[in-house]
Amino acid sequence: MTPLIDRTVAAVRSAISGAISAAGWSLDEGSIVVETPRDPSHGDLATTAALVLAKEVGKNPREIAETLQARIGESPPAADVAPLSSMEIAGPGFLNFRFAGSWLEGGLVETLEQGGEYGQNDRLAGRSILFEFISANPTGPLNVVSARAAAIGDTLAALWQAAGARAGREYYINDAGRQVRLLGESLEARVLQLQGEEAVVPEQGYHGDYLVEMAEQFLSGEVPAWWGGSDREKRTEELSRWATDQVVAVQKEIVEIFGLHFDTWFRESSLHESGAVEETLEDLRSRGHIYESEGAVWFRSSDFGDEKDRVLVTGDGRPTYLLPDVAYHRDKYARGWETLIDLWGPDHHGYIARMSAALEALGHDREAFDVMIVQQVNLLRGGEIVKMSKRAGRLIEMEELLEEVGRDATRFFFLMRGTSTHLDFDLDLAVSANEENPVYYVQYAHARISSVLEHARSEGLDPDAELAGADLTRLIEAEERGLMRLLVDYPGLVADAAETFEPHRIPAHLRQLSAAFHHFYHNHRVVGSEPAVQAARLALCAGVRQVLANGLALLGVEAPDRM
RNA sequence: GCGCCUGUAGCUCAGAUGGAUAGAGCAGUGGGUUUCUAACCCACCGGCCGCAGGUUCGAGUCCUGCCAGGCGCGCCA
Repeated sequence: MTPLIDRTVAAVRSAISGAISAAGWSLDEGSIVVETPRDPSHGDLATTAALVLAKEVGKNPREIAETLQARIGESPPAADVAPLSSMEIAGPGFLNFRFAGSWLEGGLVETLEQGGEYGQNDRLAGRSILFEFISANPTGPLNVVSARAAAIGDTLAALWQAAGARAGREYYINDAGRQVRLLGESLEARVLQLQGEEAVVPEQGYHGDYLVEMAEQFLSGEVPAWWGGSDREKRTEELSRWATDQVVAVQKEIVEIFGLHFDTWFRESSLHESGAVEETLEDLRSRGHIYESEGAVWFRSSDFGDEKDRVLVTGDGRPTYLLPDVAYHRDKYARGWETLIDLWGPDHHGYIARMSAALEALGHDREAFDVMIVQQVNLLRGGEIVKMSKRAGRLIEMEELLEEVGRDATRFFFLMRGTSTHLDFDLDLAVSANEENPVYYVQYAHARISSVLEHARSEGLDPDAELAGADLTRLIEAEERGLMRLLVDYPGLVADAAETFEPHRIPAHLRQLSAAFHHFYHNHRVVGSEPAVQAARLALCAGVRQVLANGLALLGVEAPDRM
């Protein structure tokens, strides 16, 4: 469904467009800005059209605004979606629009009617988009950057779904590279050590304690026959596979604890087994983007904007990381996804150009693939940065973070910030000071409203019946109109957040809505006010509660009735 | 050297396709509801939007250069 705010803006824009033509001027509809003024006293919507037209027309913007105002007055926007009550010219030449009360009230009615679906919209209907995120190497526990990516990827997918798109969540398991072998060798050393033999973890291997635990686990179960066999090579290979499966299983567990569900866990090894890697190479070759030099197979990525060409198959015949990764993305398209979005860590940004190049070389639009870099996270404890290093074995894991901070606060905290900002996560603050964390502020507003509705019930009122018969024109206070406006804006905001890949707009809006509610609550009684007003206010409360719940659901955060 | 990200209040960050007096939380100071949850509300304090140019009627936002911090630049993954 098209959100009320979108329908309203469209109607106003088209009225402005008509007025411009009627006046004998021209401005393409796309550059007619219709926006919500920051200051509510400037009206419900405003346009800068007169300011933009000033130069071309060669007149004072205020004069132009006057003409537009007159023309719009002659043929106003559709009254059902934009019931204009007044227009005024302000400042250097803004034209401000004000709507009749029925407009805001309509928004509240939509909220209550649509309930849990309010916010869903059709802005991105027909699009199909696959989000791939976390995709950590299956060699160790998930770290905090993974947690950040998890929160962002999950919510982005939810936002796109809410905006009408088909959106998927996918996790890529790099279970075929050299790092898997190293993991096996590292674990092998740990197991041997436990058995009292001399063994060293390879220098390039994984030194974390988790492998000691895994070694204990390996020995505590039924030890497979291949472990005692004479085939050393087989032993390492089997153990590598066993270890990878273990790590992936643990990663799956953590992700589930985080409340995140992937549609697909995709194994790199499946690409090698199915021949997709070879096929991809042949595909590129047949398109003329491959050459051989110094014994290696190269991809002419510099033809597609990369700074230099890249090796796909090394001199000794092994594919580099790039080739299976290209095969993987090729496979995503083959499975019917139109747009691919990857969330990568900051250390991979140098890799973007070659991947885009490869996908373009395979005939896909440049716009059909994009990478969001999820910037690093500094964990602070006692004001000091806690270092994370997979290799060194001292690491802050996603699991630890969830235990310490909790799922709701972790998700909210990560989603509050822009994705591309480096961020400091103060553990002491997040853990100790409840009131410091804005997630409680929003949850508290939700709980408070629940409590109000509960109180109404205890007073013998039936909120549902009250809502149905409520006369919303009784909502006349500034706080009430402000809340209603935030409800009206919500669906458009969901669409914007999806379209711009900026999930942090949702928490920002929820905080604003919560603040507006707390303010309202402080100044006005709900239960116990004049019956007609009481009914209307109960409806408003229910609407605000609904939007808070819907917004928190997009973030994967609980909306408690009691705190 | 090249590339990416960041630079806004003491701290952590918003600032919506460039718009009207640059916002919030925390910290600090001082207040508030005998009534539906004080995890709340209100006021005050606090700004050369890193620096310098440019585009524009208008720039925190766009362009150029510089400064500072972070990260990345393998026939590694």
